Amino acid sequence: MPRERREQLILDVAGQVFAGAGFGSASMDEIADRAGVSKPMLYTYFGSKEGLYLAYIDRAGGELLERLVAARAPDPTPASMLRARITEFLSFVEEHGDGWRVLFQELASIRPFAEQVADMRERIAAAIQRMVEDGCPGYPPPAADAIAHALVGAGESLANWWLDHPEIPRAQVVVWYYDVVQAVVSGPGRPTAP
Amino acid sequence: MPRERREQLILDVAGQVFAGAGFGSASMDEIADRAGVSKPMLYTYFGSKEGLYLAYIDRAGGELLERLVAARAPDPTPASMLRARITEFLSFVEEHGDGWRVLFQELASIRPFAEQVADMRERIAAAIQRMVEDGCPGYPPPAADAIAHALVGAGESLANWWLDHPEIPRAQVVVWYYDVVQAVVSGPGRPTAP
Amino acid sequence: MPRERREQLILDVAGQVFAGAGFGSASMDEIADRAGVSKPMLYTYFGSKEGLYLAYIDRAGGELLERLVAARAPDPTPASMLRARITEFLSFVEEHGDGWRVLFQELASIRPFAEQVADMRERIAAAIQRMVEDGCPGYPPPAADAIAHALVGAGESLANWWLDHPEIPRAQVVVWYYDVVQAVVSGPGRPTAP
Amino acid sequence: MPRERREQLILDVAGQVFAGAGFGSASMDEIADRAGVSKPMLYTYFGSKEGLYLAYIDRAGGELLERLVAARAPDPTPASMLRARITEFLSFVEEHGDGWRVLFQELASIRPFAEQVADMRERIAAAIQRMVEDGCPGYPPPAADAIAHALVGAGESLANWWLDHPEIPRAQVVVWYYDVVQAVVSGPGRPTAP
DNA sequence: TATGAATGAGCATTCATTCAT
DNA sequence: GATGAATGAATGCTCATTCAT
Repeated sequence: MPRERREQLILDVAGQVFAGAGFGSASMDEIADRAGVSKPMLYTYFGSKEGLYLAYIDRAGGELLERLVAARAPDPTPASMLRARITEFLSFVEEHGDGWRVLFQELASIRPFAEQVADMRERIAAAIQRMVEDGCPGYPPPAADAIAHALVGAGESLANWWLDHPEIPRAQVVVWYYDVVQAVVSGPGRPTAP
Repeated sequence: MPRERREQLILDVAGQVFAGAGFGSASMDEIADRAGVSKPMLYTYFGSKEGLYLAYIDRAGGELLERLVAARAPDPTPASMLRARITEFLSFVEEHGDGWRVLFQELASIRPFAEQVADMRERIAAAIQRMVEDGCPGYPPPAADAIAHALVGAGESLANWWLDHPEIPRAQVVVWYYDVVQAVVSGPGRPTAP
Repeated sequence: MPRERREQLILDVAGQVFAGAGFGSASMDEIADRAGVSKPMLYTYFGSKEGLYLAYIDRAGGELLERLVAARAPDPTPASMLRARITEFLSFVEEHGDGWRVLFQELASIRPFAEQVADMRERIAAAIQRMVEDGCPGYPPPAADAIAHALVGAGESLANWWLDHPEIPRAQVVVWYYDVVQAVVSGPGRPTAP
Repeated sequence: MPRERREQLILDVAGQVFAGAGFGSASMDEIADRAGVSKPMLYTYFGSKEGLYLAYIDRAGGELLERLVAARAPDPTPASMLRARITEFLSFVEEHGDGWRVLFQELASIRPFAEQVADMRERIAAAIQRMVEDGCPGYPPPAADAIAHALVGAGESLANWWLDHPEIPRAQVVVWYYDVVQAVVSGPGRPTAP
């Protein structure tokens, strides 16, 4: 099996384990076993437990980012784009529950990773921020940043809620989230600058 | 030192350590050292690492809930109440960053705690949901639930963002969050039933 | 409750625990709990875990010895005496299974107790030896000593077997043991001097 | 060093430690140190402290059984066979004092092992019982069982006594034990059925 | 006298990590 | 490149023991 494919396989398994147990409680032994590789191979490929974790963050976050950026809408109006991106975002959650969990339900503030994880979240937040600004530009910076984060959080939370209510179709969740974002961006109680 | 006070002291320290390292990576040794007590005492008081963690969740979550419920507004209009509760919520984040972090940035999905932590988050979400419905009742249930979670998430995320921007005064963050909630609850793009 | 009575109560409980778990695995906590006294009291009375163990050995062994010595037979023939003593011995096993177990099923050779436990067993063996010699004097010393130990061991083992077959009446076991001793002491294959 | 040899080495050391301190008081640290291996290796090989203990019981008991079964006599008379087996039995005690001690001086009744240790002792007793019945068949079952246990106990005890009197040559002890068994099996006071 | 409260020392166990092969 | 075998260091936890009250 070529190295690239094996790496991907290992990352898949690592995601499951990290999502299920948290970084600290996850064990390299379990990852190696479940991936069907030897432990030294984990180290050859990823250097350390942290390295493996970060590699996973990287892949999951990278894919999410890419999808957000690459989202294509039927027409180029901002509203349409927004809806397309939201759809993309929720598709990612649907397809990669583990990635989502590791990325947003865990170690965001844990010492050794704060930086890198925060960075990844920052970039995702920035992407959403841009997507908000595309919809309605002109916020003063700090408010825009704060509101963007709030909207990201709304998305995260909605996504987590959805993981517990899989019977709701994605389209419905997209609509809800879209409505929330629209309301915030264009609503009468338009956020105030500091 | 009376037992009660020592328990509180230990919980304070445990919060710092859990917030900083995550449950799995936190060590009872470190908690004991930092709290200036012996390890056996931790076990006499809390039974196990899990027991200590849950005791902390309980205290932090309990206090947050209490404050949300007890919030008093200058006048009894829903808008005023909403603002009062948001203020209370953000005060909690300000005063108990650790509690907030442990409660909302970590083990939400980690196996042994899923239930208890999720329960606590659920009750907090329900409290916020009620606070939203007070502001504008009449959503169809699933949408209301989903939107409430989205708003909780917006609040969480805004709170986390604020932890990284302490120079922003609380009042400002209250306004932003209030605006978001108002926009969603009363905005023109009012969420659609499924 | 007077000290003397409490000591006896503690020793009873200690016997149960030691018999059930072995010296090393027994816990002072459990003994204190089960006896309904505080742990410091155990230490006030017996000084240490070893002290408690030895006190128990002492009491159990002492009682067994006393009973062997004090056994009274209907008539003073050696055979009758032997039978009386065997009856006494098996009565002790019947009444004090724990004492028996601690005394003869456990720590005979464990470092810190070798001496004292061995001493107690030695004295019991000597008592049985005397009881054998009464029945048929004149063995040369080393053989007599060895044979006496063998007979003690036969008794121990028979007693242990009996603990697992409580449906057999004591009288029957007495007869068997008596027969064995008689056979050895007076049999044609009378033990040879070295 | 190949695994098999290291396992044997570890078992040797474990035997010394278990024999010297008892199961509960023995420490994995000490075993690892004395065997010159790391503690994790003990766990890789034997799984747990109990696993190590049982492995030792198995090896020691297995060897004793094998020797009893495989004993070869100069001529095939029962008496000769009996003597050969007794010699084998005492050779084992002489060569493997630790095994003997662990097998018969300790945890016979300790909760977690009762079963396995008792089973091993049972099989050894059965072997001796068979060896007795070969010498003189036809006992009624319960008496035969009881008497066989008594004879095993006599052997155990004699063996223990011998451990404390190493100046006595094995041949002499064989004779004594043989005489005892002979006397019991064929003596005039032949055991009575219940 | 009697104990609740406390702990130093040690336990069995597991982990991330590394080398010889 | 790949791994079986190995371990130093730490983990959660418990124990016999003591002291202030």
